[in-house]
Amino acid sequence: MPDASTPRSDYSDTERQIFDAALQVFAREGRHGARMQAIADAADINKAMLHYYFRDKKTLYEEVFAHTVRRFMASFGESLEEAPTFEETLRVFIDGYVEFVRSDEAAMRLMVQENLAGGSLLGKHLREATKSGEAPPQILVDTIAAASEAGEIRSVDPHHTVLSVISTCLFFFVARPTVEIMHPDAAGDWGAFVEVRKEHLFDLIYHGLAP
Amino acid sequence: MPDASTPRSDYSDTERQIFDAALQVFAREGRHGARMQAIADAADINKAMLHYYFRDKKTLYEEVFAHTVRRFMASFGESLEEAPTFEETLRVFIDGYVEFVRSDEAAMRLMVQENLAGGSLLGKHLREATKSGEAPPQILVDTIAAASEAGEIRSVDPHHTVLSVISTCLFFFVARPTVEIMHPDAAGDWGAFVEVRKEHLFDLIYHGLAP
DNA sequence: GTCTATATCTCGATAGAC
DNA sequence: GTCTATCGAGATATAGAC
Repeated sequence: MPDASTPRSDYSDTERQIFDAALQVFAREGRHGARMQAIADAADINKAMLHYYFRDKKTLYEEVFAHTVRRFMASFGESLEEAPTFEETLRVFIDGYVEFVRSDEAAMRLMVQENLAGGSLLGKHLREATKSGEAPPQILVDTIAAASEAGEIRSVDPHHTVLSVISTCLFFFVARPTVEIMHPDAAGDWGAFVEVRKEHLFDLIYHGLAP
Repeated sequence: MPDASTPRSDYSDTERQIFDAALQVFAREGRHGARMQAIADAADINKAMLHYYFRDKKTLYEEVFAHTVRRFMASFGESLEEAPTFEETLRVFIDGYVEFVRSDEAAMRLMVQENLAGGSLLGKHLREATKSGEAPPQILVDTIAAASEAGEIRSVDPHHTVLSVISTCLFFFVARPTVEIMHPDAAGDWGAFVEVRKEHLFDLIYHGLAP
């Protein structure tokens, strides 16, 4: 049983190759739209090998999805750092969380795919991924609630606020092809666009919460 | 050729039945994951009829997608109303746009699906849908830019601001299954949750833009 | 226009040689 | 562990009766 904090540590090189390829294809095409042949091609491996290492498509998908949920949940906690002011905490979180998504856009796409498809696997895996220790998203909610009580920010609903922060950090990745069509500069240099966007997001949300 | 402002007006009842069913299934399962049998079942017709009215799966998908893009683009303009203050304009837009998405979540899912899959159809249809008259999203950008210059709001990048507004209005629908798991109240009464959320979004963004 | 039956093909999965 | 060949289910698409 793989450890949540060190995902895929018990995987061989070949298994990891398959895993990474499967994540990419499932993320683009969805659970049912993905083709085993496409995964094999992306992993630069024979199609029969997929079934040797992972029994079947369903098993492969659930394995990939389970790891992805864990990583996604953990990223909340990892992006939150102790900081003297709420301003600094917010800035660091936005930076850390956006960087996490940028470093693994496929993981984000897979999460969204599952949501679009109805999220039947979400309940089980989300509960499992959050019950170890405090739930990471809850930490963020608590942070906002504390800042609100301390008078550092306006009195706001912390749950809705966290959802808004996550929305703005994630959505431009979700709709990246559309953004690249509509935003002249995003198409040219995505990395630079992301940097500008982080600044904008902090600015908008910080002012939105200021007393 | 169907008119953008009155989509599907040239469709027979049967065609519309198929169209609506196809939208639902494509939105959930994706372009390739969708099954023609599932669409036929949802439309409560025979599978052979799908091929009688729409030649094949690819044609059906592109037809549905083209209409969806048009509707989505048009919704920007429809949600924008002349209002004496920017505050009122923003409130009306958030309300209108969220209501549009709520009224047709499948359309939103289809757009996101296409983005996740790489958006190969987006360029063509997006250009086509925006070139008739001014591009609707541009109107919103101009509105923000004007308010910014008039001193009604802070000096902000209008493109990034519009993207942020859209992000917050859309994302909680995209991730609805996750939201329903994490938000206690969303699971119980989604409609009430959406109402509360509209208030929160206006509040957050309005303060975020206030001088 | 509608339905049944069926042709054709794609895909997931396995068998078996090496 | 790896590969080729292939089976069989299930999917798209069509033929043809009504």
